[in-house]
Amino acid sequence: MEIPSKYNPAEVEDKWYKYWMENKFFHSEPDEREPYTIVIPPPNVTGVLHMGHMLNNTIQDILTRRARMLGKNACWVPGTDHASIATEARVVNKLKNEGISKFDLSRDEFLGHAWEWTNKHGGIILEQLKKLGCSCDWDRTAFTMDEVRSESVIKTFVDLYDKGLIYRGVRMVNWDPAAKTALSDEEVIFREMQSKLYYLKYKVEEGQAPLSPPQGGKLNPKYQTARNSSYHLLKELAEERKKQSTDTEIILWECLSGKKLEGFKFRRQHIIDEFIVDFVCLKENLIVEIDGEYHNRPEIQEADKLRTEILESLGYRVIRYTNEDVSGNIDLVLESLLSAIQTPPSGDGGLYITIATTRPETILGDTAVCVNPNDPRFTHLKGKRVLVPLLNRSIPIIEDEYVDMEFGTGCLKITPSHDVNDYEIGLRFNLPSIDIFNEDGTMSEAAGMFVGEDRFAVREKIMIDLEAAGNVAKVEDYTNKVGFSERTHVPIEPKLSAQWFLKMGSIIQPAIDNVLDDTIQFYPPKFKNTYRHWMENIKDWCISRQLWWGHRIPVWYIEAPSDSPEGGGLSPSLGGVRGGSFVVAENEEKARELAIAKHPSLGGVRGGSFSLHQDEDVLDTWFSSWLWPISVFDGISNPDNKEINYYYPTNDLVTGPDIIFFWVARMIISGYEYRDQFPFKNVYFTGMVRDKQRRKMSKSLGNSPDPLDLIDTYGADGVRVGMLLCSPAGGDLMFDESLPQQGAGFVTKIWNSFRLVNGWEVDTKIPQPEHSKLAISWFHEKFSQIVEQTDDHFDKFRISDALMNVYTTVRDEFSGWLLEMVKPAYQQPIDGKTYEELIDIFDEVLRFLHPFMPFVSEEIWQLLKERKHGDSITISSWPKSTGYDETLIAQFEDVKEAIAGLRTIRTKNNIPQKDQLELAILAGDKGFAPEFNSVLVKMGNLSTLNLVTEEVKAAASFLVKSTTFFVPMGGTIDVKEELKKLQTELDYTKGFLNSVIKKLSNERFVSSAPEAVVAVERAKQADAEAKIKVLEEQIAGLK
RNA sequence: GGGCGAUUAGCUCAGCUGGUUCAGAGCAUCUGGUUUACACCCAGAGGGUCGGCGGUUCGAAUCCGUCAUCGCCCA
Repeated sequence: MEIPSKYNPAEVEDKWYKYWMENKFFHSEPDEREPYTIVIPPPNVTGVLHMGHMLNNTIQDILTRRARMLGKNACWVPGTDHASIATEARVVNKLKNEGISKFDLSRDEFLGHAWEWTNKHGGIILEQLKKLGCSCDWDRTAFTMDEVRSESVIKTFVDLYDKGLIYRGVRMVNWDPAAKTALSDEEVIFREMQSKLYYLKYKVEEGQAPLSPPQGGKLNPKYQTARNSSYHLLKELAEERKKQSTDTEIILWECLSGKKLEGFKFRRQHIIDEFIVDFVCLKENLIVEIDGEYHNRPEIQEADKLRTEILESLGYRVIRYTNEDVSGNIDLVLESLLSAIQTPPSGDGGLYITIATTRPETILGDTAVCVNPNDPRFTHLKGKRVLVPLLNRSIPIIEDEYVDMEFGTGCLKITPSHDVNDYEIGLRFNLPSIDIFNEDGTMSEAAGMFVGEDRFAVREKIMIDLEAAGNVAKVEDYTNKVGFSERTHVPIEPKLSAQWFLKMGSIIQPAIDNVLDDTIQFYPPKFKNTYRHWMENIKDWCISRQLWWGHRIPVWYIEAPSDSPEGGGLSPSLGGVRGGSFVVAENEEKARELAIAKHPSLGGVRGGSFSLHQDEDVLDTWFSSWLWPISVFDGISNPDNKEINYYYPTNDLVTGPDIIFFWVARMIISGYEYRDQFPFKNVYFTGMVRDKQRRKMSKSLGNSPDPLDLIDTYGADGVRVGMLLCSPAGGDLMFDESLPQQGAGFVTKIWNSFRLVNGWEVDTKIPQPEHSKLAISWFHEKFSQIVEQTDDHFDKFRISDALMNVYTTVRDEFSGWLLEMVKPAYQQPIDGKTYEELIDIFDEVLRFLHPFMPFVSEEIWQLLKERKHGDSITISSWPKSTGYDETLIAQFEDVKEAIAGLRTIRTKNNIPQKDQLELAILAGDKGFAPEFNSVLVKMGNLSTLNLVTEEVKAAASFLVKSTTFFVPMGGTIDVKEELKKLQTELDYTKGFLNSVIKKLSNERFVSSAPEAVVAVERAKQADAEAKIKVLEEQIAGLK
């Protein structure tokens, strides 16, 4: 047969994948064999194959293919999940581009579009996995929203509700104002943000102020600066400053002096006490300062703060603007100044309490101010009330140890509707909750101001009003972490809302215990810690989402006519939360029965005169995927079916550590809840695929290659090898195109090995040469050893080490040594026995390669021997280790070393390989095994091989252990060079011997170290002494 | 702020319950080599105070303490 000199991956890969599919090699049915099961981490229907999938699925395929070859009934179940939020967003967007708004559609119409989209795009990623060579059982492809899976999800919800584990609660949830839905804690990403910390002054309510303020401030304006000793100096400085006014100062001064603020006279660069202030309205005791950028520096901020405090103690109000404020919108500045002037000044007798917040707009929802009861600064305020700025709503000052006395001012505003901690304090103190936001993040009616405006716009606006009203003490730069929606990337709004929750109490215990005791094993094991920590601090799982795409919550609200005897109590609305009576059932019919059973008055003569309304929300997508290992075998609805009993529990799960909580933990929980058994025995966490600069691969950075392009360029085998060569468990993979390139190079290497063997002419009449016989028996031993090591790597999930073994074995032991040894002379035939044995070895090597490189191994395997139709390497067997002769392997390593020594001599002396060499061997007690002489002759291209008893003069030489090899060089030997080489080695060996002797002469070592260790040291000593003797003799011989 | 983990060759990482399977692999670098399967190759070589400092021990990359830097998770 004509073998192409170039391997063509695209053609070969298509051909064999098609063949595998036609023959259903990947399909599994329960039988008497041991099952090996993997369920795929279902990719989103919105997704396309990315580098992470490539890595993850390559590993799964390797595990599956090897298990199949180990004779197990391998079943890798593929599928996709419906990705509630992502898909709905995608569909909403698509409709928007078509000019259709989601809210113009009925729920059913919208779902029609969503299904259409899913049917069109949802399978793309699975087709891509086929290109990669994935050996999934495609007949089992599942989808989280198909019939079986949906039924499982609904059934589970009903069951957990009936067990009392699901409840509806008004809770603080993570609200995504863009998607208008609640998110679970895991869907919120915290990011560090440069924001501001606003210090706001709340006025203590009139009539309650104590007689003297706590910090002893002087409240009457003082204007006696002329008496100041440094007055004249200051005045000079002020004049100087006037000349150096900044642009913004000039702009503002033009407005102020130009009587834009009618009736209020301002002065500039005026001296008050020891300060030169930018502007002052003496009549109103109002100071205006314009701060340049350098005021952001901490030391300046500190100084400003002190300065403001002193000025305030003198009875002035200080308003600060930045250059940007003035240059940006001078009208706003003037407006706020005017309102400041018109608002009664804060200094005269009023007592203020200052709080710090990053979100000033939320003050509209404040219902208390809280201080630490142990904080002496606030004892005088106990039992007092303060006024919310702008609204002047009276709220209490409460005391709770939750408040951190160190942080901010030690005084905390409480907004129960919009902060989790505040909410809990609110519960303790029975505070009202004022929800100031609408679902989309705009201000609600309850806010009382800015109604309908966006939360971030309001933050800016309210600060201007607060400044004007004199409620701003200061503003500091501040770094805090802000939660963002993983899906829509907008900041999360903590919001009170009615949601469905799954209790995470007793249900999680088996999931904790069985991971901690290694019943379920994590690779790498460090993730156990992370897992335990999370599980021990777990909160109830918010499982409802305010979306349409997903499993609709099977809760039915009973809507009875108002004249029903229970009518009032059944009304569906209660404080904005759908309330009243409800039932939980798999479908409306059952719900109706339940409703009547629950409220008998609804039955009988009145039967049917009530209606049911299903909850509008859907379930969290993870509430489907947490059942995945069970539901793909229909183990929820039919818990005793043949398949679930056979395939469950699955063996291995391969996934990324980023979804350890979302998914892995929850599958373990559901596994124990519904099967009383772990869902998988091992969890292998892959690393993150990053680019060369360690950046995460992402669409927005554009640093991710298209996996399909890679496969086109390098072939699937090449890409698979490339991905894995450098990917330890849990460790990140720095992807670079040189990796698949190396993989493709390896494919070519194997291909060329095949071409070599295939090209030999076979002559069955020639006897097998000794060196070929030796080479083949050595390879059997060596290969057996390597298979054992590789199996061990697999057992420990060190997949990249296993691949490295395969890689170096094929390149070095097989191609580099075995083939070179049995290779016949140019254009000579090979003997029949060697050829036959070699073909069997090649077959075994290909099977060893197959899980990693399924395509090229199949192609060569099929060409290697006559195969029956329907046969495939896919269903052949994985090589078995049958034990090995360590002595033989070690002896052969010495032979390799000797051959390397000969090669070095050739290189150094410019002797081409085709010129024959003479070799003389002075055998020591180690380093030489005469039975391999034929190999030495062949590989060294020797004309003679003699054993000698003394040094050979005028020869190049090298040592293997204590054996010396001589290649007589006639007169061409460079004695000086040779001596130098020998001397270097002698020096090194002497130094080594010294260190050993030193160790052995240490009495404490000899007495306390184990005997075996001491014996090893003595052997080292003997070896070194022998070597020194040989070297010294050789040196003497040369001299 | 709390927890977890890491730090070994230029890069990415192995190195198990301390002792010749202890300083290693792949890549990269350098040197030499193309009529005889493969330059997508072959033969060689160089390269590390095992993050710093202490301690335990006859003996530490390995165990303990501490500091430094980085990463991840959680608040």
